[in-house]
Amino acid sequence: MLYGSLLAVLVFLLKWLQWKFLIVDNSIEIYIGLIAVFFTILGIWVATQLVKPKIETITETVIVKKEIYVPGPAAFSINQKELEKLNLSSREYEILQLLAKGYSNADLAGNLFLSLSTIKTHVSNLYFKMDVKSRTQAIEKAKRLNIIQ
Amino acid sequence: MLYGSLLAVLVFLLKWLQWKFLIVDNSIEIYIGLIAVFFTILGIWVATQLVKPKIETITETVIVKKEIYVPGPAAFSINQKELEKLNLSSREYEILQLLAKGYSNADLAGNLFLSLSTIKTHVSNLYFKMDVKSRTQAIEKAKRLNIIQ
DNA sequence: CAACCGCTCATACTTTAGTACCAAAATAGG
DNA sequence: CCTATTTTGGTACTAAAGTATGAGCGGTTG
Repeated sequence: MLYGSLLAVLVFLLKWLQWKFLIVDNSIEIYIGLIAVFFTILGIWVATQLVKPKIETITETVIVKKEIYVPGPAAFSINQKELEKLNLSSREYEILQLLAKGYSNADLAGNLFLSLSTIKTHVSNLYFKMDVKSRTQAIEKAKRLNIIQ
Repeated sequence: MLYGSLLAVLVFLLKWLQWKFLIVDNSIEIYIGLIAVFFTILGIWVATQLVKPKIETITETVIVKKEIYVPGPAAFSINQKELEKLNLSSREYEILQLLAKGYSNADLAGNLFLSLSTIKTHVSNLYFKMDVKSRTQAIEKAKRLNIIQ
């Protein structure tokens, strides 16, 4: 139970770190470095928690509980706000995500089982809502605002 | 000394993992997951190593100081090896970076004081070297291989 | 129910991107 | 100095992207 909830918190923390550092610099190395540091500390903490009972039985001393502050889920609501600002429809957002993967309009049409006309309409409306003039600008802005991965 | 050399090994392992997974599938989540698991285990190991002496001397001493060294977030830059593999000229690399910022060919021409023809030539050669067929693919691949920010 | 919105698709058009092939300076390296 | 590479630029073409406008369909909401 405890470890389960801990894991949930970690997932949130991971996500938060992800947003945070993508905004700043996209430097994946820093991100990975922090992950490494964090999980090392976590490992140490887990180990000490596991070892403690042993010491308890030997010395029968007092157990000290440590409180760790973890940021709540409010931390990664920033990108969501930006996303809501744009007021994209679900189809438009779906297409935006695929644009960032390098899909052409034809690719999108084939992948989503839509006509090229439909794709163009969606893409065009997407550009209007995002206030950009090309797919590369849309991708750049979307990544900068951190509304896509 | 021991921990120092261990860290060196870890750096190499990190690098190796990076190459390995970027080549295979680019799945950064798997990569991060492995990093997380590895460093958690490392942390546990470190902690157990540090705790051991405590149990030995527990009959005599009460307070034991633990010193833990954690690897700092090494801010190593872009994936130099992947970049060298592509064998891009400096102009091509320069243009690649600007492509990722959403520049059109005309923007590039104006910005670099070159003719549209020249830009097209560079861009086309860039695509050939990167084995892609469009600017969005080039951007996606460049970011995936971590050769641009 | 009527108005609205999102999704779909179409046609016609303009603009931009991308390819192919060529060639001449400029630059670096042996 | 000569050679290879890079950088620059051109023409001509095809392909793709993007714009504008209209329209039908289905669900939601006032």
